[in-house]
Amino acid sequence: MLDIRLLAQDPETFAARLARRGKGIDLEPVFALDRRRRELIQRSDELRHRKGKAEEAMKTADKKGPDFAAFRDEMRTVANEIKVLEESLKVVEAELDERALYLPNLPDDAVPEGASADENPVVRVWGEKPVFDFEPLEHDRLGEKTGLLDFERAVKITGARFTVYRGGAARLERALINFMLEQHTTAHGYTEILPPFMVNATSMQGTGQFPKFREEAFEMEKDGFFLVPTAEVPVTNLHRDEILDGKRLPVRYAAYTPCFRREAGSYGKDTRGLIRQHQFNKVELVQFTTPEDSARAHEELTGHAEKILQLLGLHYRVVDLCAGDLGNAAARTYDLEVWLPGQNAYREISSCSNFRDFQSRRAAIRFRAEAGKKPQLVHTLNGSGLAIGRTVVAVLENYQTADGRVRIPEVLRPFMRGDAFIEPESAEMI
RNA sequence: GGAGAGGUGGCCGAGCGGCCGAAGGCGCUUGACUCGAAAUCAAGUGUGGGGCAACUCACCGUGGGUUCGAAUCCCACCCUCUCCGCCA
Repeated sequence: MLDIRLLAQDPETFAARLARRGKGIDLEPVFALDRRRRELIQRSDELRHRKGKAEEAMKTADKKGPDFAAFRDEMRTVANEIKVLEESLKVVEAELDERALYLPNLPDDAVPEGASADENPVVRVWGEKPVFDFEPLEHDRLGEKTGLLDFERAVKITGARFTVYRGGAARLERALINFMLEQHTTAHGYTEILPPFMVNATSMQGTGQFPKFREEAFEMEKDGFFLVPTAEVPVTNLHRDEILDGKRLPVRYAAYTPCFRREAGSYGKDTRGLIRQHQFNKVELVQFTTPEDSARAHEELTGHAEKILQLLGLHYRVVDLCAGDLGNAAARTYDLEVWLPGQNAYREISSCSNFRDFQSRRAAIRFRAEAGKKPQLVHTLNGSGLAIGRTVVAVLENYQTADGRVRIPEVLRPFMRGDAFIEPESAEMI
């Protein structure tokens, strides 16, 4: 959410900065509602003040006298007036909230111009494309052939966009989760969190999923809970409605959760394989920082995600999302795109964003720089470190061998019984 | 699921329908004392909104209601705890 008061002070600048996202956003209704809101507050406060004074006098007045009755009747009227004003205020505030919650974040000044993903500049490239002396398979083809991934039976037991992992693939998924968490919690200094996998609507609003992207969430209608679309939601909301001690910042959390997304509107996109699933695993990094520190923390956090790819020996590039491609809540985002030789393409495997105070204003996450000072909003950041399913895709495609096996990257071997290869499943079980 | 108890400021904890934004304690900040520290003493110490400001308004789990007036009374909901039942 944006600061309506700041917005009202300098509408032109805000409108211009929002316009960089490429969609016309009319701020005038928001300003009008805000003006109306102030007006109602002033009028009802004035009445309340008058009423308070009167009541003070009534406390000591003779309760049986005629003056008291007259006073009482007058105050009854005033109380009703206040009630009417309050009801109008409630309506105005609800509409203002509604509109304000839909406004996207301001892109950071550093965000490059551009209308779509095609215009995202590549800021750096790590490693090189592996060379094969055979035609590398796409991971889904490889997974089916070796019996490591079973898409058909997943459709039977659940439906489209779910996958059953078997044997070495299941072990690889589990190993990646452990490897990433270990790396982040030791070398990178994050505290491990294992949050609930379901959250309430307030949490979803705090991080910006609601109200705009409600369609994307799996809902437990009976209980009012939602399956987490990312660990960002429970972990960022950990400190909702809290005032953190400034000395504690930056706070860094790493969390594994499965992620559940309806993928509404993406029919026909990435229908094969593990790339786009209704349920996938992810290790997420979340940071809470001071406003001064968030740009630095963003670079750092991105580096932590990159480190995982480097340790796995996977070639990737980093792109700086242009204004037109930036997510709704983000002020700045770097995407990590891993090379997939089977698909002959770079695919997003991590998205690292600085939300500045967009989420913290919604979720009321503040800090106090020093005792006695006013609380101020923290900056929140997060990034995948990494998406596990897509990392499995990358390992399968990059480390496949001519004889249908998959070489295991050195760093994963301690998590995989010390094996050097993932072997195909026995043919009779497939 | 059944029975009961309870939700008050950073924490603990009081609170006859008006004198309660809220006693007291702890914690914290500042000052005094001290070579310094501890102890002691004194003062201060919630959040948000409106207003250039003086100032003013709201907030005692949430939402309604009664009343001139609600932290205090009534209703609904949420949450926590205890016991019983069920259960990985």
